[in-house]
Amino acid sequence: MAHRDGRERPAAGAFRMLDAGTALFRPGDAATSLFAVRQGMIKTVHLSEDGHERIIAFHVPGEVFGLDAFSSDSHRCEAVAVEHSVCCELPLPARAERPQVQGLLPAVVALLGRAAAPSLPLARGSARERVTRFLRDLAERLRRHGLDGERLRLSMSRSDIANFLDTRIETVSRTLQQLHRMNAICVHGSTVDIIDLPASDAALP
Amino acid sequence: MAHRDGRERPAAGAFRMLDAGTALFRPGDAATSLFAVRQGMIKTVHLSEDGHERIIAFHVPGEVFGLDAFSSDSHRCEAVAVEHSVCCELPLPARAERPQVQGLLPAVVALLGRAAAPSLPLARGSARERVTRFLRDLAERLRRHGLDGERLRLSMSRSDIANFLDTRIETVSRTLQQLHRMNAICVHGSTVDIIDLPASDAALP
DNA sequence: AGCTCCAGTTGATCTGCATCAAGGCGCATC
DNA sequence: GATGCGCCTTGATGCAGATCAACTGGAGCT
Repeated sequence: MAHRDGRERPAAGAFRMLDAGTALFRPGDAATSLFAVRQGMIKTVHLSEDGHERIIAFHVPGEVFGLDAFSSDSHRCEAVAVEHSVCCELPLPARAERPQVQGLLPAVVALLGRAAAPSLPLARGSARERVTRFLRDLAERLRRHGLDGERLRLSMSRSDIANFLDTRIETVSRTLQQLHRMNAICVHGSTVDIIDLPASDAALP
Repeated sequence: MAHRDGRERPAAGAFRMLDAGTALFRPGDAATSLFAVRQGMIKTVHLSEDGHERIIAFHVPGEVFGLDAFSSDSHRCEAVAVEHSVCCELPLPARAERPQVQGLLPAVVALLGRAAAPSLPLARGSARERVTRFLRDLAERLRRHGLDGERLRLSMSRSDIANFLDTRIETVSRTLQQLHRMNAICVHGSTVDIIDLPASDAALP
């Protein structure tokens, strides 16, 4: 049941197939739906007035996103597939029928958990803390949705990770190698096996 | 109409007077209300598992907070008065009467705007960018609620600011002095006059 | 008045990360 | 195959900010 390109209201649960790099919505687009990731990975990106891009979140299968537009009716972020992905569209009632939204909202809020606000900013502390937190967070969210949290496929580019963590690609690369050398993880290309990632990044050489 | 200490449901709009340093709610407390700041300033603080505190936001008069508990029914953050403050309690219906919440929510969401998620993480970029953004953000929110955005009273400690911006008190202090010296602001103690704070912190010596 | 105590400022030094720069490797296209 | 182009890694250098430390000024105390 693929999504049709017309302007009519999409059927609830319609699928959207996205190649890597294609956008699901852009800033200013009317926010008529939420989306659930089924496969792949979606990043949401905030474009600041000065043209700079900041990655807000990477969404894994099972997570819902698109709520950035709740107060304004139009999106403020851009959602882009990091790799080939499949999303499920959850259409919202139009303004006129808004009362129905209210029935939906509690469920949505429950679903979201922390998806709406990446409530624990990952871009804090040292580079190693950031990378560690990033990996642990990703693993935890994968596990929460029944996926493997031991072997991660970092399908986003190093540059995306660096942007997300407010650091540089070189630093991301070096930090991953460093964690590899200390046997906390095992990096091969875009795959990372988590071996023994310290919970709190306190006592390490 | 002061708040009474009993366990009965508070009247809608009951006031809470808070001395500096006293908590309005703590992590784990049942979330029976939202709060609106009427006077003073409230900080919300997240306590991580390893005992470290991270300040999430400083709320100015007119802002609503306490939404951190929406999915869980109990607070995950702590709300503490930074100075002597007055809050207005907005009781939420109990679970059983939840349908009513749904009528409330759209209004709440509209009210909140960006209050729920400090959606633009301030702890990004260089120290001067952080401090500049912090001041501009505070000024804008004060203005939005009809208060003076030119003269700021930083009633929180330098240490709170540093925590919030993920840096050190010495750096906050130096950066404020630096901005003072370049005539962007005028610092006298806890009062800061905004003179000509650069919008984008690009071209500065 | 003395006194301590705490918040803030300022100075000196050290270090982690940004920056600049040079390969390495996979994957296209010719 | 050769060539070019991204993406990643690795090395060398410099600087912003963390850290350590000393000093100041105000509030509260006896």
